[in-house]
Amino acid sequence: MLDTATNSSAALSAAQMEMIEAGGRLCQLIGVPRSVGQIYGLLFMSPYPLSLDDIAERLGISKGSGSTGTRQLLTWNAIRRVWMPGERRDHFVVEPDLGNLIRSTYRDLLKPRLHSSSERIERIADALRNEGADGKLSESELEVCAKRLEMLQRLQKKLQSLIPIAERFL
Amino acid sequence: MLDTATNSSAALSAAQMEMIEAGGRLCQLIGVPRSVGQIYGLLFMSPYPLSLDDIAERLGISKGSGSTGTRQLLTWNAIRRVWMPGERRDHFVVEPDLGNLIRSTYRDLLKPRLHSSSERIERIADALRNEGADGKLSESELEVCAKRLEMLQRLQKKLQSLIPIAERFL
DNA sequence: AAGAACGTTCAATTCGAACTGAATGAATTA
DNA sequence: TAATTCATTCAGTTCGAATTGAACGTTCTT
Repeated sequence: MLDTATNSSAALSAAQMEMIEAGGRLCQLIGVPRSVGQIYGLLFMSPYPLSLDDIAERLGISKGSGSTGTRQLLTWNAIRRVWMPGERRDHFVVEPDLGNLIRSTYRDLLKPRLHSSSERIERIADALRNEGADGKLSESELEVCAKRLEMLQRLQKKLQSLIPIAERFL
Repeated sequence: MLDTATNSSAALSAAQMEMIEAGGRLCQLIGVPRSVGQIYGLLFMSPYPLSLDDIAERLGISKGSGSTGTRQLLTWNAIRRVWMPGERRDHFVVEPDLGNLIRSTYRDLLKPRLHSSSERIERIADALRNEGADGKLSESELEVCAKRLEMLQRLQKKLQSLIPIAERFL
């Protein structure tokens, strides 16, 4: 293929472009680099595996970005490396089951966070009681804050009991 | 109170500082300005309403930031304006029931997004079929992408059915 | 072993969101 | 009505995250 020598076969399909857009926007929304979502979107709509160079070229990003982004996605098990016969470079395919992705996200990010937030609430409650004992706050002032903390604690517990249910459901 | 003339009664309690920290971190995590979470945290641990000046002073942020942040929180019903007798400036208190906050967040942000994402998936599926009809993709290539889109659609529907349940539960 | 082909790293740069603060506008008081 | 007290807006700035691209190390080819 001589005609692909210079910068070649970009040519994204409409479906790919939409998916790249969607992935980018979603990631952007939740505070993940846009390029990460774009890579996922591109691979999601690619019937065959793509190399790092393919990705960088078609998205118009640097190889560095592509490398970082794919690594991120790999750690989340959102994509997989595949070896292609007769090819030296690694290729990537999506793990299209987003349910798994969500479940592992919960396990790795949400769950530990929920736990440490529970500890934090305890710490704040302690601090509050101390200020009360030191007379820095009147009885009624302390009461107000204590009530609020209890609400927070209730919500926290509900979340902790809800999320495992959701996890199984998805 | 003459001694508060210059820049005065900052003096945050330990409980307040922890809560400010927690709110700031949480917001930062989900892509909301840190200052917004800090304002919420401060008010959460304040037994009495605070004015915009109080907030700016105690958090060490500008009045502009405070104004923007409180407005944001007001639109989410996370805080309320209260009028205090003999005071000209508005004061703010938290709406400590975070359950409500979550519910309205779902209604105002998640729900419309889920809907438009559903439309988007349809659009992509259409685009894909068109590329198929134009012969730009082989039958089997098209198949792969179509399968993935179906998975996405299934997940999307599950989410749509799950979230209302969670909404009532919290 | 030399050279080429890849992937990764990291210092420098770019880019955009958040913040500031002066200016503006609205409301209140004298 | 003029002066004062607040809240809001917005143009400019700051700051941090994301991206770049050159340099490096590794693995394959000849």
